[in-house]
Amino acid sequence: MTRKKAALAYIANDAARKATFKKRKNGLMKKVSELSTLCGIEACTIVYSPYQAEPEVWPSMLGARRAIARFKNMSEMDQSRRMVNQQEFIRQRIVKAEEQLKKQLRENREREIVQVMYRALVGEGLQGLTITGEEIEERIKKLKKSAPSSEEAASAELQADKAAPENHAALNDFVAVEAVENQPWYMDLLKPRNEGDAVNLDRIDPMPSYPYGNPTPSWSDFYFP
Amino acid sequence: MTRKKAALAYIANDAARKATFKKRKNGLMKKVSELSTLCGIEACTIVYSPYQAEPEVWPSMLGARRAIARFKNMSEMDQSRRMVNQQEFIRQRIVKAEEQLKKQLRENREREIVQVMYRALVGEGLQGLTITGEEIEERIKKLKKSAPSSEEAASAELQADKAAPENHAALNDFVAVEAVENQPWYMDLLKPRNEGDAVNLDRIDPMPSYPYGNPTPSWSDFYFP
DNA sequence: GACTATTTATAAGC
DNA sequence: TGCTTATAAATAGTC
Repeated sequence: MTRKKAALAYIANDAARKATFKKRKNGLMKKVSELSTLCGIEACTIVYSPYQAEPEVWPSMLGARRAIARFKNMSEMDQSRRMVNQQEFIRQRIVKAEEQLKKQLRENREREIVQVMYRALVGEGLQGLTITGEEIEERIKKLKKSAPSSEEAASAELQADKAAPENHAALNDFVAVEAVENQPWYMDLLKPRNEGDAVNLDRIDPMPSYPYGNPTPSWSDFYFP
Repeated sequence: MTRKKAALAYIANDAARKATFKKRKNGLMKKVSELSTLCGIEACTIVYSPYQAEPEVWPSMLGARRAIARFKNMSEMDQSRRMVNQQEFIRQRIVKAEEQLKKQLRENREREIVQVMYRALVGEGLQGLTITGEEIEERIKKLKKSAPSSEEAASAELQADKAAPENHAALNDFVAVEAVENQPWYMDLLKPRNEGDAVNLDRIDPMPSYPYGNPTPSWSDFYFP
């Protein structure tokens, strides 16, 4: 997850998969031991690697053993209750993701409005856009309410993607405005609107079916004879 | 690890510890399932939480069970060989960290040189500094070799902390230089030299005693009867 | 539980 | 295989 976004799916390329495995296994083990240290708990991770005969077990087998023993001793009822909890957890996750989606759509709408207004300012046509006059009016009202001058506020908002809100004040400084304009910050706005928005939307799991990632385990996995 | 650096040690404050536990457990579980998905392997994490009666086991018990069974079946010899590997691994880690330290010290020296030269340029005194004339000469030689003009190159180098090497070319552009100068990039140089360097040095583990974090497990932990 | 400022983890590239 | 670097993710401190 860095030079590119990297989908959360099985890596087909053998070399790449192996490289990722090594990196991530190390990262994972580090995380386990950190959790263990920070919170004074027993935890362990077991990785059944195809690259090594023995499974990787970290940081301690003792914790794992105790935990497993404990799980084994749970009554059938407790175990099934646990499964129910799992389902509920997943439902919560879906709800949360949906809320996030809504929020995102709202934000995108905001950006579209700003974009339309910008296009109007620079004299471009407004074909193919679906923003209503009403929405523009609303935006203008907001600008009037909060801005030192309309223009500066608009600049500040157009910058919102990159600059933290705290930086808006700096735009009153001529020097800062200069710097901003020297980097064509409006480039994004002149593009059809994609990348930035798309990236943000990608972050929303369209159908989050599993709380901790992709591989949906069958419920039977939680049964431990 | 974010608003502050946060030491890797048991969190005394109960509330803070619990909060961290929740966050990190979730993060950990996510990592496990990602590793599992990306590399098509079986893995599992077991967290023996004081906040919940049942241990948290993710994503699947089956993988854990298989891995543990396998480990149990290893011969005594295999198990002890594994322990030896662990020790070797740790040694490697120490070597690596020491190399990193050396590199860091070298880089700091470079910065000091640049700093001295800058002070000379702005007419400040050179008291209390330990850079030799020889080092300065060396630096000037480098500048002459690679720079379009000494001044620009010096600026570029002073910026090195923040800007990627690829950006140096941009400094030939008047506009870019303007922007840089408008943000007082030399502020750091006017400070006694601490923060930046200190932060970098902090990253080096003075005595990395354990490959994946702090809690050094006793070797007996790797024995699983 | 949500929100940022930062620190970490890492995918690509060499 | 390992190191470097640009980015994505995780998360400590706060409210």
